[in-house]
Amino acid sequence: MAQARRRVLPTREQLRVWRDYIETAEVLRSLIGSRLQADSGLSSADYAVLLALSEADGRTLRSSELAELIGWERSRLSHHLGRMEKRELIHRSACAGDSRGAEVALSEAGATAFRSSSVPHLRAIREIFIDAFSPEQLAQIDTLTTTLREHLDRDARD
Amino acid sequence: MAQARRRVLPTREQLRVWRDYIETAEVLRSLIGSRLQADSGLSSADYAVLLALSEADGRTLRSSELAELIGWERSRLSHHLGRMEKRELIHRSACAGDSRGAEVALSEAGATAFRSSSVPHLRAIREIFIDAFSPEQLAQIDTLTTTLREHLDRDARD
DNA sequence: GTCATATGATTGACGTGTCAATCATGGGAG
DNA sequence: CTCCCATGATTGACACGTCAATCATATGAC
Repeated sequence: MAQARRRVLPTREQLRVWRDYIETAEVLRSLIGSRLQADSGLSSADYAVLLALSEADGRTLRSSELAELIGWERSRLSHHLGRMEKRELIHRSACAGDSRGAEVALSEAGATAFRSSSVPHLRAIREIFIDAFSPEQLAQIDTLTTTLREHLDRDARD
Repeated sequence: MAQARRRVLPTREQLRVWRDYIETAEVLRSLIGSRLQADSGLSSADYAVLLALSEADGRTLRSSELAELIGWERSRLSHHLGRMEKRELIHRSACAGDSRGAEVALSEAGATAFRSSSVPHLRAIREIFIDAFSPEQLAQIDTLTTTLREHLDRDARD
């Protein structure tokens, strides 16, 4: 028997699942983001930067290390740090030992903002995401996400 | 026996699942988006607009109907239509019957761009998303997404 | 008919993200 | 030592999204 030719295009049903998935993730991102904004005046991007810095030695990181830690492109980080510096959440200084580098440090204001945002943010994640599922369902999410992530990594490599 | 006090903050493990979920969805969105851009010069936003218009009667919609169909805020749509009009993918005209309104019509160039983008885009969705899963897994995704979506809708209402 | 308000749509300001170009310094080959 | 190139970081141009303000037309109350 001839092997069935591989279906090239998704079925209507598969497409619906795709759209639901991507739209729901988007709604989720936006809900969590506006909660964070309302609770503390920080964006999710701000939060990621502040979290990484607040866990760092001396609350300071090389710009490139920070980018690596939070998985951002250099230029994105550079733009965002500019905006955060204007708001005095962080400050940048020359890097001892490598004059090309920049050191990014958490400011007092930044540390305070992060501290006061953290608990409400985590609570929002629980309410909005975690509470939607039973423990078994959350485990399923985990498995499926991992499966997808591995597929994507494989896909992105070529 | 006293009822267990409800856990306020997510556990480390729950937080990891959350982060994996949201980051993976983001990677996915970005991969599909750049494939579409590379294949056809359209963004995902362009694609949504062109899809709705190409399915509409006379390839034309009221601006407000279009916004409703694709679930966008009016102002977002207005800005985006401005950009698409500059690229001549669509054109806008006064609306017969209600002088406040605007009619948005697919241009020839827009129709052509959409046609040539469609198959590669659907193929990308299959390769990047659908192919990651077995049919059973895809059904699980569907169930979990629906569960989450209902939770979010409930949550957003108050 | 006139006025208040609702509706359809656009605009401006601003935060955000990407890409390509740029700039300065570091560091090895010769 | 000099030259070349790799590396760290920034910049500018532009696409995109949100919010609040605005503008014109429609419509119902009177």
